[in-house]
Amino acid sequence: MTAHPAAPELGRPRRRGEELAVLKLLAHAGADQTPVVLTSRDVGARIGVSQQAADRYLLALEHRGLLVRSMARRRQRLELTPAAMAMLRAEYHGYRRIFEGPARLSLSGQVASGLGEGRYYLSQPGYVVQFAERLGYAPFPGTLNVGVGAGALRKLALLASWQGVRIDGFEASGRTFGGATCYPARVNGRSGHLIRPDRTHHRDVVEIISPENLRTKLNVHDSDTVTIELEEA
Amino acid sequence: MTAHPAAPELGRPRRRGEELAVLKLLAHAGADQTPVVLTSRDVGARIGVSQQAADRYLLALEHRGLLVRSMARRRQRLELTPAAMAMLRAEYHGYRRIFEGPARLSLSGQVASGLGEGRYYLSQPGYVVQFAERLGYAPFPGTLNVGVGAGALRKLALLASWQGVRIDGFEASGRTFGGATCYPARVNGRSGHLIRPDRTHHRDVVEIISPENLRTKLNVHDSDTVTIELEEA
DNA sequence: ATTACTAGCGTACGAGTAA
DNA sequence: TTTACTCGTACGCTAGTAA
Repeated sequence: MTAHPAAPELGRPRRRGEELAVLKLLAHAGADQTPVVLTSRDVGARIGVSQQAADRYLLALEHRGLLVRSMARRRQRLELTPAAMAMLRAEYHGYRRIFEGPARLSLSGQVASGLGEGRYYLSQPGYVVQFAERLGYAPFPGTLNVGVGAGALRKLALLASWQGVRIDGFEASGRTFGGATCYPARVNGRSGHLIRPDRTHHRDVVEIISPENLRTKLNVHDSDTVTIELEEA
Repeated sequence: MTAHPAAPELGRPRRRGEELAVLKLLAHAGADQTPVVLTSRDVGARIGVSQQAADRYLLALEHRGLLVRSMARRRQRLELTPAAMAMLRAEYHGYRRIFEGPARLSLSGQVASGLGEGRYYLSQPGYVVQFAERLGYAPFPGTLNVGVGAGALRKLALLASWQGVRIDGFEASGRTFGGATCYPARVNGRSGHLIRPDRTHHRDVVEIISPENLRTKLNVHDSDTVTIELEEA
């Protein structure tokens, strides 16, 4: 058997499970709220590895931007970053799905006028081919914009941990078109997708795409109230 | 530096994180309900390892009683065992605690007569020293027995994934005394512990221990309704 | 006491391949 | 096609130890 000198996938991070165990441990210790003092020996003991291995985990996590360490008189203080909490939340969400089933959420809002942007973006071939491939349809060239209140916005924050369907960004005609994530949705019973651009404008408006012209099919006009129902894919 | 020929902890299972990833993947694929057909190549691709490594994981999981494989014409069917689901549920519970805080549950039941067993067991020195050490008190020698309905029993099933305080079994006077798990509880506001023997009798009665004589302190008698509140330690 | 580097070696990886 | 074996290699472990 010939030896292959070129190591396959050199540098790929392994040990993902163990590093996750460290994050989980720190989260339970409250390191998401305030820095906690925990020696590398303690960390190692809790997850069943040596002080040296635990130290390497901490180093790696810090390097990956998941952990902030501050040394105070030889004693490290550990604090999880928002990125680490997002990772843990995604993990939580994954387990939740196993036992509680796919997450659903329902919200209401008022139909609002678009700025004509939707039509322009949705007509870009770079997007259209992705919609056809990944959503299974070419959307009607125009988004249904729905203005939502503070309560609905808070619910929508949960979407961050949902899977969703990725639409990748691309470049065309010398400019950049950003990526987005789509979530299967029903608006007053008619199906389509809620689409969230990566570069969100932080406005209190959500955009819906659908194979149909929702405005005419639903017979809704500006400021009419519609109900949006989302279920995890 | 001297090399130590005796390898430390030889044979200890590593890769716990990766095996958990396989269990999670299978659970999402529905392998808890019905066997799923999934090649080792598929499994490997999903968790980012080779077919060979994935196969080794499956073999190890089967060996540990977490997975049942049945070969049908070169195609393996994979099904998770209850032990695997319990493991995943414990994991879920751990994450849940991070984001939702300690679990609580509240239930009602009717005071029931004990059979005098409680007094006998609670007087055993083997138990008493453990109660004093791990609960912080020596319980009043007599349990408060509370009969509960089907709904409450279903809630109590969740206790399986709680941490609890372990009381170990032991042998004394030529007989065996079994272990138990205690959960901090309040009965009509008075604190104590709900205690669940490992060898449960599957009766619809839960037992409460407390430093005080709860019957007299609460002034309750047989068939009076009491409320039990549990919060995770 | 800490954190964290080095050395040595065992475990677990993936390639190749049998069945 | 599968599953699952052998085998060489190298990653990541722990011990020892510096700072």
